[in-house]
Amino acid sequence: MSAFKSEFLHTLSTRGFIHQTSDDTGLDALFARETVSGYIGFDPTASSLHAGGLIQIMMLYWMQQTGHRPVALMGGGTGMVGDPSFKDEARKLMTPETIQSNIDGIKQVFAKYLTFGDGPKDALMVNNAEWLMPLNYLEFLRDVGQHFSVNRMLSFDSVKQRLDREQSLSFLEFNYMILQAYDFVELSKRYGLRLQMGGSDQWGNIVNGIDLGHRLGTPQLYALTSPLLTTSSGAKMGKSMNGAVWLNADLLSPYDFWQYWRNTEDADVERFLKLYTTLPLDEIARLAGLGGAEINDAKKVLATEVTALLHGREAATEAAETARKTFEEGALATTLPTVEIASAELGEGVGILALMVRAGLAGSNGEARRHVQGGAVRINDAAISDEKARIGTAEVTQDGVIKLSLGKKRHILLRPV
RNA sequence: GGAGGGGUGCCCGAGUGGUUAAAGGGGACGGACUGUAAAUCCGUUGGCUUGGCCUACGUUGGUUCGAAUCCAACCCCCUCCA
Repeated sequence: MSAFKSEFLHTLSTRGFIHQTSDDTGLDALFARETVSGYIGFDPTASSLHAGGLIQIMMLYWMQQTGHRPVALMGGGTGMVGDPSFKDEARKLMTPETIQSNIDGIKQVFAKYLTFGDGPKDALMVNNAEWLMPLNYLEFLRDVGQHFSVNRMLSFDSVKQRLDREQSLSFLEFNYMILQAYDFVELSKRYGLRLQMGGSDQWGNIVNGIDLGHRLGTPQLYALTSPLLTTSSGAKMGKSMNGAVWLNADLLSPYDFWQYWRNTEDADVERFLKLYTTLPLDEIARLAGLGGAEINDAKKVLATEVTALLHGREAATEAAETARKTFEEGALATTLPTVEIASAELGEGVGILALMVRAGLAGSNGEARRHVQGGAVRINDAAISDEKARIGTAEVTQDGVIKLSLGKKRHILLRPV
């Protein structure tokens, strides 16, 4: 592998980030020669990015670490349209308010990985709403639209399945790739960007930007895509017990985030260490070499390192310690995710079903009931079999909390206030 | 504009008058086994004051003792023709 001479591409390549590039040699030469600015676009489809987006952030991270300038593009403009690439059907249109609040939610996470500023190697955050919103339709059609062949656009894999499945692709969505192409050119003009990165599903969109650049006279632009992430058993990355693996701490606690990585499949450990941590490769090789049950140590390192990057070293070690107490000692870790409950309410006793729902361990009383019937629910490690059980102050332990568990892995502390 | 096909639960997909809260599969969750893994096996998978109601098969009405299933109108999608 890695015939790359530039540090950036060499690093990405050896760590498994590269699915394909538009021109290995040209891009390598560019990175070896000068400080390169490259970007990745993030559409504000939710108020937080999730684990699937982490790989993109890591690419920006390595860009900065190897002496180049990463740019995070917020899709405030493209979010108005919605990317149809590899989607079965159109998403609901988001209101400008939603888009803005999603951007506000997403933004914060980048500062954990990148150093922003005005220097030549400082990261930059820009919003394509800046140039997309003021566009004049007719001017845009004449300046940009004339360079796009519908025949060619229809031939991209990203929309093919949609067409093959006989699902409608609206004109609105069809314009997404044109806007993204235009972004690339605009960023090239404004900030001298030469490279756009993204998941492999973005290939078609990126290449369109390169082509548009040719026609509009930008310097040669490049594409670099990362592999689409699935676990070894084929599941999509970023989904787990509690739903999506959000990066924002208010949506997923550092402890739960840590747990997600701790439960990585054996076969994914090495790949994930390379992609999601910054540990040196020889150290990763050592960890990946651990056999049998020892691979659990590698998973702990993985979890702690990934969590440390996102939530800070302190939160990561605390999560690791919480897990150690809970799983290895079987002790009560008072640092487990906590839900507060009014003392007065607890005094009267609260039904176990309602409690499950309150703690977020069940979506409805019915679901909670099934869990109780299935023997999955425990209070302070004692199984609850009566769905009518009432939990009150008697259950509060010496630590001043009640430990509510669903299954072996999901624990919530109820803290009277 | 014309002709035909189609819209089912988180997803795919069966069902063409009652025994259908709706087969089957996937996913998800729980249990067993393990190593907080995978694979495998078992169970669960609309809501509620849980055994009786409520809400559900694009929308709204209608026929019927009874409709996802029949009828009408409307909305949306697909294909071919113009």
